[in-house]
Amino acid sequence: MIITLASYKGGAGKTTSAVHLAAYFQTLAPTLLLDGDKTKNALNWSQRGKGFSFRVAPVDQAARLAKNYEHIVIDTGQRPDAADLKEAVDACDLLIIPATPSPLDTDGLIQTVLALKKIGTDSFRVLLTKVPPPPERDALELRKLLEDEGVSIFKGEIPRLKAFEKAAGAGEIVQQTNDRNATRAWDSYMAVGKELM
Amino acid sequence: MIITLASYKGGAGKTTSAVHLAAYFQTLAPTLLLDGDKTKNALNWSQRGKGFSFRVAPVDQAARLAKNYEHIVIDTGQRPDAADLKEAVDACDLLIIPATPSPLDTDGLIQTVLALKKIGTDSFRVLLTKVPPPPERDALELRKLLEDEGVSIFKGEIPRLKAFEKAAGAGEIVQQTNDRNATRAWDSYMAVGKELM
Amino acid sequence: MIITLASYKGGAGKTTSAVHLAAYFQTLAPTLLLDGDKTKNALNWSQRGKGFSFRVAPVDQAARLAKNYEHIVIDTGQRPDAADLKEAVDACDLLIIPATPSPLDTDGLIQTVLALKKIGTDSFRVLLTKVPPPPERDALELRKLLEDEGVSIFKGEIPRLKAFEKAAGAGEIVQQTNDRNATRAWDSYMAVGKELM
Amino acid sequence: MIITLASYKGGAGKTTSAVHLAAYFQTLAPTLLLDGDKTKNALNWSQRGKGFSFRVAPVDQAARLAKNYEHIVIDTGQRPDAADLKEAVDACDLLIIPATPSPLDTDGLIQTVLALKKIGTDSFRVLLTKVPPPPERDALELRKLLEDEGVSIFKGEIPRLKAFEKAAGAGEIVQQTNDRNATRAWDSYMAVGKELM
DNA sequence: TGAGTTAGAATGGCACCACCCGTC
DNA sequence: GACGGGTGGTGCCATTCTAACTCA
Repeated sequence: MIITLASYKGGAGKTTSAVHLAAYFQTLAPTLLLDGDKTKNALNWSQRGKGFSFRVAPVDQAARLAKNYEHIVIDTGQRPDAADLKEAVDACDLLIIPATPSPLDTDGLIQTVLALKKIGTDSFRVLLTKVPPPPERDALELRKLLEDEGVSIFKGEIPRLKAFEKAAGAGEIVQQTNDRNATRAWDSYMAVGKELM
Repeated sequence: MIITLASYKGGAGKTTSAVHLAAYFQTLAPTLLLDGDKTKNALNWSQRGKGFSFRVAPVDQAARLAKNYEHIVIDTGQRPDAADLKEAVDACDLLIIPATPSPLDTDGLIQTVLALKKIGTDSFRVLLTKVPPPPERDALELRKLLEDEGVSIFKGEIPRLKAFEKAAGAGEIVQQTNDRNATRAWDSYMAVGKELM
Repeated sequence: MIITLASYKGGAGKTTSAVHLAAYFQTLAPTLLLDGDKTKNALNWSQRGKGFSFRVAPVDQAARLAKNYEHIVIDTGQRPDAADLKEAVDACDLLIIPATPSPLDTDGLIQTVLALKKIGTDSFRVLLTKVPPPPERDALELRKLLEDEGVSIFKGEIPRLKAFEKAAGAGEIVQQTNDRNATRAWDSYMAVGKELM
Repeated sequence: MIITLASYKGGAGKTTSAVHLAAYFQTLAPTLLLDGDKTKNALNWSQRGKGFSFRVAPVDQAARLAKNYEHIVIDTGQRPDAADLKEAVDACDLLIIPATPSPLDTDGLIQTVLALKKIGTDSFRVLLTKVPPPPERDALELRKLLEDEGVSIFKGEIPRLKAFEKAAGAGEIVQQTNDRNATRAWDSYMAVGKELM
């Protein structure tokens, strides 16, 4: 299975999602994470600690490495344009668009996603990330908005937790991090992974 | 005075900073905000509400409009590369790099900023944004790190407040928003603006 | 069902009524709101926020869109003349005339409505809007006056609440607005909608 | 002096303003109020009671009557279009645009007024009417908005008082009405009249 | 008859509470 | 486990306007 992550907007937790979904797939079968972002955050992350259980490589090495892995997760850059997203969609089985609930970007996100639907692609899903705790309701509203528009969206959502940043800083998967909320953080990505199967 | 905002990473509050700094300058002299981001967030923001006290226009109209304004704020896109930033720096009096304290991006930010210094430019400053409330210390640590490296950084910093998102959603300046923390949010940008004068 | 809103006098809450009745019908079946007012307030309203759950379009697009919708609400302009109203009545199943209780306009409203009855139309109803709180009794008196004249009038009436203006400013339905009286405001239109069925 | 009243939106207190400004001018010199509105509200108002101290006539009689009066106030209809307003402006010394602070109409009002300015006319002023009591701040915000755009606006504003409706219902000037706030209501128009001289 | 008082309603501002997160 | 901070929800208060009532 080939999964691509591309965000409409930067700072939406794209790399974090790529890393943890790769970690989840690795529990099922050999998995490769291809870092296609200019900032090479996924690679840096993996090199900062003791290494991940799965292989991480720059996207250029896709051709060389792909045949050895059952699952491939591609972390690609920010793609604000529907046409850009269409390209990414065509190259994978499923495109995941991580999105933070933020009124500033809601408009653009909706428009882009609808444009994507109009182009004729349905093989993409939105993942709500960095969701603040209740009683904040922006995530709920964004979810409702997308559902009303018929956009596919993961039921699971990723809470805004320091544990993720700790993990990134330490070069670890959030599961391995010393944080009270580590398991909850990991569970949130596990739930998303299970939705994928 | 021409000020450009360019972020190393998306989602750092670049547009929010551009809008509110433009609002601050407008209190001093006629100000123009040029939106150079692909997502045209600043333009959308201004069109969502009753309009701003300052003029907002796409960056293409720079040549036509520039002569009528005392201050110009340019909201440009994400520029992860030091060379990209150098270009932006050369076209303005001061480049402001909004940055969120996040371990994931700290490394890349530092490297980019140091590369910028090595190239020979000093006319840029880092602005810490979306700073979580104490007792979180990531902002303090990032600040110390940058100061130790001799990077210019604003003393003022922008707290992570819902008021900013409310304002963006309503198409307003945060000052005008109905929120408990609206004045504090506005004061944080006022302080940054005063540092600039 | 095709419902037209036309007011004898401007500022009677015609657009507000059109928007909220359309929102009510949308809860029952696909609904289209046609904006036929020169000021295009309904369209602006819908574009100011995140969009409505129902479709809004200029009245010119009626022919193209009508077949896809179960209910159509038409927001037409001010029509002080009985002959003008007659035209509007003939083009729909029911004409709703929103009217504010105001001694200045009572005379003209009564005369117009009676002229309309004399012409031979009964498929219109008056809706009292912007009703001030007790102990003001103008609304009661206007209602009694109209009932005595045999004019059809909605039992439900719309109170004068800031929530409606907030909603209009935010580009939302009043139900979604952050206001203490939002639900009461919405309930008042729900009651009117139920009277219609 | 020839003063015309034209509102961007109905229900803004246009007729009320015309009547009371005519009453004010009558205290200075012989004044004529021309009713050019289709609903003939000003004429009806004057005929409902004992008559006004000034002369009221349909606008068609302008040519016949004008020469006998020092001041003429013209109550014309709703004119949502800047071009319509331009016509009205050219026919008088000053155009007064009564406007109610209402988020729904703010956008349209601003655009119309700015278009009027762009056309090249400066001989018009906005009058805030039906201003709700504090702590509501919409009037303040609309005033600030207009001032920021450089639109001429009366310092005096007309409060939303029942006294005006009582007066209209009784065919009187508000000054003569039996209401606790009658003098305050009258004073508000007196202040506007003094601003005109 | 006229002036002062009272009750009811709506608005905005403020304080308080519960819940959640992060650090110590 | 305690503490500080942000967010949303609820409730209270001051202000204003209207109509009805009371009292001189």
